[in-house]
Amino acid sequence: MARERKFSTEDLFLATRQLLLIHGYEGFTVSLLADRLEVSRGTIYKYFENKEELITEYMISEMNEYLLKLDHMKKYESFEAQFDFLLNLIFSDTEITKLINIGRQIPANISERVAKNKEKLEALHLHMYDCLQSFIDLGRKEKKIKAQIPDPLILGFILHTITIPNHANIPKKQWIESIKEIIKNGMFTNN
Amino acid sequence: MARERKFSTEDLFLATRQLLLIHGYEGFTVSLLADRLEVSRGTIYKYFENKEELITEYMISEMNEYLLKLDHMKKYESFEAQFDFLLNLIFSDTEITKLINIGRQIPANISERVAKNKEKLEALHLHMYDCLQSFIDLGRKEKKIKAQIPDPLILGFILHTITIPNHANIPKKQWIESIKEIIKNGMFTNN
DNA sequence: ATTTAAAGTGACATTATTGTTACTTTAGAA
DNA sequence: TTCTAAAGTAACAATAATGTCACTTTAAAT
Repeated sequence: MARERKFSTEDLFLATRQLLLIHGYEGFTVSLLADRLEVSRGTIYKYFENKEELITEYMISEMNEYLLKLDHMKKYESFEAQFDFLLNLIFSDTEITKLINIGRQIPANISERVAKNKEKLEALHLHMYDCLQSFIDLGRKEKKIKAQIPDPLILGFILHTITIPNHANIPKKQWIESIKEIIKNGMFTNN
Repeated sequence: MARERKFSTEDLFLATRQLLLIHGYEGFTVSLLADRLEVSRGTIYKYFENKEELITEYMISEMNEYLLKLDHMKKYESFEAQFDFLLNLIFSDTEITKLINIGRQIPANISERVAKNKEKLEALHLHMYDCLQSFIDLGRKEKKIKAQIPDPLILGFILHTITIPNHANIPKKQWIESIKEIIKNGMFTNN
């Protein structure tokens, strides 16, 4: 007994993602979104009271999807295998870090629903760090990681390699291999 | 024969910087700026026709100041000395990269003056890369940098270490020393 | 003291964004 | 076929940001 929707949740979330990457959180407007989906603004407001609800809900879906992939890491037994898996995962979606940061900018005091969504996001974020902490713990146990380097830097360093812009368009494979090499053994020669 | 100004250019640029870091380019408004400087919006418009002119002019001043410091790098003769200098410079102002990226987002088609400012910024940016390229060339000449790692990655890697968030508040000295160690020799042990 | 001109203000018109609502459309159930 | 309810629209009021301008303030020069 219902009319057919003009866009799927997938369409909605894809458009949201694209606009967030182009304009950031503060530049994101419901008009831009409605235009992109070729519906009226009113339609968007049927589903979300404000853009913050939409964005946080989109972010939760994005994080869930990402964590599902990240969870596969524990299937690898050695630290080196997990390291390879992690870097390949990171480079399979280079925009996710930017999106996660945008998600964290959203103020919680907009509405009940936004506050709840932000809590959920925080929990997912913690879960992500749990996964990554086990990875580091394994590296420490196998004595593969230099003892003097603090945990947060290990993680931050690895995760932030995706934000290095490849303006010169170095082929992806060479780019990733070089990054792995630097993380593992540095960029200096050994003499 | 003139009335005293309520704010100096320094005040203006500092407020601009702070607001850009908090709200980003799209979230920056003339009202916010006027409030922070405790003047009316009209006053700001006496000096700049729009926020883009202000932001680009602020960015030019910021870049000039930064390049002045960067130019001291060439006084150091060895690659390793230049490397140390560069990392200390980078970590003396961790927000500059974020600001430079914000500056690059501003559309040039707002007005003549904005377009000209953006050109100037582009030139300054190129000059920065020239300085950094000489640094890399020296490293290659001294055979200190692994041959297989492409130039843009060397630069990107070093510059992006400042964006790694130090949430755990590791003491600055230890943080920087660890970063230098990873860049030079990696985070893996040598066995 | 008067004049001058830069500095600053506050009010106005304009435009953009938000959020709401009465109304229309449409696919399927009765 | 007609009724229903979800889906969508378009118009409205409210708020916020923009850019302009006639006017006021003020410090220094005459």
